[in-house]
Amino acid sequence: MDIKIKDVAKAANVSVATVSRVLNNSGVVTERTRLKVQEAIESMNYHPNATAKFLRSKKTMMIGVIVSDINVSYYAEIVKGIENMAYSREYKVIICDAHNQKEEELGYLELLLNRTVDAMILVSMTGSISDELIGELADKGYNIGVVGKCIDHAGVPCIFTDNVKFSMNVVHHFIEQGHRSIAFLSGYPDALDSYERLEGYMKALREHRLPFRQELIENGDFNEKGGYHAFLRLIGKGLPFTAVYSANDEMALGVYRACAEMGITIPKDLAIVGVDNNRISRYITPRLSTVDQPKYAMGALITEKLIDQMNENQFKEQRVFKVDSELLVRESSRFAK
Amino acid sequence: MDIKIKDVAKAANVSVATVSRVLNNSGVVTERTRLKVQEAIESMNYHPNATAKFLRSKKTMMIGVIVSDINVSYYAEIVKGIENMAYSREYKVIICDAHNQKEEELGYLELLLNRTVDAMILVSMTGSISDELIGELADKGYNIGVVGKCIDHAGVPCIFTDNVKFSMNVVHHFIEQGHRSIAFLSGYPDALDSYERLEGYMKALREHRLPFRQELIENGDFNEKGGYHAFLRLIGKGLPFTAVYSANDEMALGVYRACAEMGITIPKDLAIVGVDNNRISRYITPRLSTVDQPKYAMGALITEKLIDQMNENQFKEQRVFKVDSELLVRESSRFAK
DNA sequence: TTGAAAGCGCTAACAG
DNA sequence: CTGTTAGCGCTTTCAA
Repeated sequence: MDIKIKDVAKAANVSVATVSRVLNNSGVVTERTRLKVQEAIESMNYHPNATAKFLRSKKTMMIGVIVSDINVSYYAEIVKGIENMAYSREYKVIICDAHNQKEEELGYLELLLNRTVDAMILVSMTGSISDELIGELADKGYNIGVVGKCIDHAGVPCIFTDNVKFSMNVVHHFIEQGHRSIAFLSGYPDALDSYERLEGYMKALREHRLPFRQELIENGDFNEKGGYHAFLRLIGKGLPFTAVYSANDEMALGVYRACAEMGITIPKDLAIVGVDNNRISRYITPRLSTVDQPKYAMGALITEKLIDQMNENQFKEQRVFKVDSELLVRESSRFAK
Repeated sequence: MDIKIKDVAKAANVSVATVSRVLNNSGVVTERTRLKVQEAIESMNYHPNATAKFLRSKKTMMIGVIVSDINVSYYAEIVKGIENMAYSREYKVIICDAHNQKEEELGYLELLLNRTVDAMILVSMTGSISDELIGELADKGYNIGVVGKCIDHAGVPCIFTDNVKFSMNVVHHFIEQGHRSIAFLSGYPDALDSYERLEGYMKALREHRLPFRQELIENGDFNEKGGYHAFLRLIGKGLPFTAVYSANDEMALGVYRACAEMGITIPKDLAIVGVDNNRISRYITPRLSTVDQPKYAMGALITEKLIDQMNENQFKEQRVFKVDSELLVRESSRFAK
């Protein structure tokens, strides 16, 4: 059906090896021969079969990206960074959206094992893919990169931000603004991000010798709706608090909605800070204070490292990258009560 | 290095053909043999090499999606619909983001020609890939689907909404609210969507016997910034108008910003309607009236049709899908001046 | 019901 | 500098 390398070789009066050489710019070919071959390729409209090339060369130039939910803007931004860097290095990316199902995440690993992709980037913190598993795979020679946490295993590039640190900054900021009773809205409890942000929250309270009260903690799910309900439960307890640290912006949007319904004015009655610098945070009124993580850059960097490592066939000098996140103070937390 | 089908065959004391049969659930295999093979597969941790399978079976179970810019939420939503349907049919999707470069769009077509993907979905209206080219490729047996416009060629499933119709609805709505002088903010001029929305705008004016004034048209670029500047140019002309139809929500956000800077109050001083039902449109104050296109559903539907067509090896009964879009009237256009 | 063997289209030794 | 040829690992006739 399609025209193949053999046909081109025949037409150009050379061997398939020569055609392959000009296609891949490998080996040496006379300028005259090259021209002859290129002409044949052109005129016959030849497109080398990529699947045959994959098999033979043992490379697909594809990278898989496993995310738990591409609808979450945090993940989407990281993926954009990955995609762009991959593109500039001539790699394609396959999005593996787990639709929030842990089993799906594991299933996508098959693409790595069966050689559909040359490497896999994990951008998902649900823990369905354990550190041990990642380590084992890396030992077997599979290329894996991790965004959002640190894996203690040679050859696995990792990039993440310091959740504890920026969470402490958020609490410091609240305290500076005069708040003393600060609630914390967590994401789903088993997420590493939830845990570390809570840790930072507690640590900052301790530093300021402020009491930690379990009742001021509620679990959401990192979504608008979950934030809404979690906040309602918080209010329902009847405890006084004047500020809320929401583990991400999505949930903060839920808090905005609940406040609107209950006649609570932000920031006069309640100050709030989120995490992610979701685009909406800049457009909502009052603008939401938030923590900006360099999502795009993180995606780009991990991809670059992973590709370098694959091609240089040796571990990169630096394997673990901890990047800083910045607290953006906007109107939602600017005026102390 | 890796373990292959031959090894499994040896271990299970059968031929490779038999292993292949149990892997693919094809042919007939005794229950006893099947078990024996599956056990071997399991214990040896065998993962069939996908690239070899691709080559031999002439299928990759991958679909490419060419979008001009994945940052545009309209495209991103469509892609989500595509991804989900593809997933449910066991296809993977490769995002081909052209980063707004026309040449990149064309370049990605290579993935279709070189058999990296089984099909390609075009979600890009910049026109870099001509209708003629699409037709030719379809004739050669390549599987192509188009979102956002109608291609007049057998075997090319298309899905799109009626830009003219909903644009007329927008103008009707403005007129109902008492507006008589309505400006139009176009996207980039060569986009089909821009053209058709302008057409609807003009048609509605004509129906109501309202004059069409070229000076009330400005070109943006479908982005916030472009909308901002286009609106400033519009204002700069000094002509009176009380409503703006923005060809998409992004540009409308730019208008909001310009209005805020100039002390123009929406909707009291100026009514505005956008297109896309961008998520931000619901969170901004006042909430932006907009046209909701069933983006997700469009992506899902085209994917389903394309996959069906590929596998049934015949054209589907229905090839062209025109879906309706709904005008969502919110505060930005609710009160007549 | 199972096995042997012929490729899928390409790359990369190796030989000349 | 160019050509010959042996696979890459799998699926799929065809024969047994």
